Amino acid sequence: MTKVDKIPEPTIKRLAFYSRPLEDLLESGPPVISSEKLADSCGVHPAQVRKDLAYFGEFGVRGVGYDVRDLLREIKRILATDKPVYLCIVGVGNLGTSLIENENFKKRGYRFKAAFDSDPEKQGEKLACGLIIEPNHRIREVCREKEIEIGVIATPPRGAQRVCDLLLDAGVKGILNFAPMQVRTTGDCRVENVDFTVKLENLAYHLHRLDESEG
Amino acid sequence: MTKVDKIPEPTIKRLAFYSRPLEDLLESGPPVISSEKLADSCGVHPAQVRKDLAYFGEFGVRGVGYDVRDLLREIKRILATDKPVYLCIVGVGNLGTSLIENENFKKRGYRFKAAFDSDPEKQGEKLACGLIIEPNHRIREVCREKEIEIGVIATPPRGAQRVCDLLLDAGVKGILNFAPMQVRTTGDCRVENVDFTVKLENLAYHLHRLDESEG
DNA sequence: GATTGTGAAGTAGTTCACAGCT
DNA sequence: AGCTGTGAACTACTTCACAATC
Repeated sequence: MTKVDKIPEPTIKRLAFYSRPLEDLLESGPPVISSEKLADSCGVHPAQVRKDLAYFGEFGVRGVGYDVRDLLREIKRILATDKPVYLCIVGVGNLGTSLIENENFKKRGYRFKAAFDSDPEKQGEKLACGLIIEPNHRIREVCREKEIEIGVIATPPRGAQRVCDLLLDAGVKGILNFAPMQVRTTGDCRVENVDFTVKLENLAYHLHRLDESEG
Repeated sequence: MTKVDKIPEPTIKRLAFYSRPLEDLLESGPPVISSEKLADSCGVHPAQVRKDLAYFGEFGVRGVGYDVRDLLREIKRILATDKPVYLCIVGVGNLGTSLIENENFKKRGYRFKAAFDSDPEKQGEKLACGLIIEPNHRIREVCREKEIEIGVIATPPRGAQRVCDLLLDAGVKGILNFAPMQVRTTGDCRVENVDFTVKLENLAYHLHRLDESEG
């Protein structure tokens, strides 16, 4: 079915992108969409959409377009979001709490199965979602027991590497890191960083550039 | 000083990256760092560090390395984060609140000067930081009055485009969008998207791939 | 006639490898 | 001797353009 050899990293990112408008269309919209329309909704080039999808098979019909329902199902299958994924969070501050409550996580089948914090004050506290905050030294045991695949780091930067090491030891296969620093992992655990300030710095740079080019 | 013509987008992102370990080093570390060491801390290639920096001038000393203090100052100047940047937030839910309280924003000089929410229940409420939540229809007036340059969207996806339009109308030059959808802007406003679920989907994809390559 | 799927062409970003400086 | 700065080589990604299909 696939001519998969090596899929470009940006392609994976865009697949997730494509799924957003497709979900909307599924509820209320025509059952078929062209690469041009889909590209438009996502701010990419139509040929890009076609090429991205073609890495994984022939999902479209020439002269017609892509069936919205089928395409969405395929994308979810590819991204392995067709079944629930178990997460844990480390660091239950403002950010951590907002992630646990996050509707988009819930909607897409990401389930927080455990929450940890190094602050003894917080340990034992029961969250709105029903989880009880556990101490960090329980990470290994709990993650293994609950078959947690992905750990989310929402601690201050200082503690991030230690938490990362604990998660690695617990056998998680992926880490979503919100701390503004690079954490080091072994080969069989992948890290994605979400650093808001990098994005802001990017904006600040371009704001400044715009000023310059006007002057 | 610069041979600036067109700076690659990834270079800007990495500059923000480089500044993290430099800040740490400034407090407690040798006053000089080599491209190799810096690259190591950030998980990039040493030649990449040198090339990135060289776009903006000759900051290093051959045979020696880069002066930590000077380099950090230069990077901050380039990213225009050497002076405070004024932000507003729209959508004061869990996520919005955690962003307003975020230490890393504060530390880097990003200042929230206004907060808006479409929920009448919340309007008038006073936040921990002292800001009072205002209704969305005040965005234009308040942003202009307070000279807000960047708007942060932390609403559910449904309302995001409307909020974006209000921010454009208010004359903001940059938007940091946390809603999981593409918002449309005009040419003189830049958008950066922070979509956590895209990152998770990325992880999920690769988790799955690892399984496959083992089998 | 419309729209996909794809090789080929084009563009952007990364790494090499070494001259040049301290 | 050590490390930067940089043209050249390489690699990755995007877009074009058109044959294939409905």
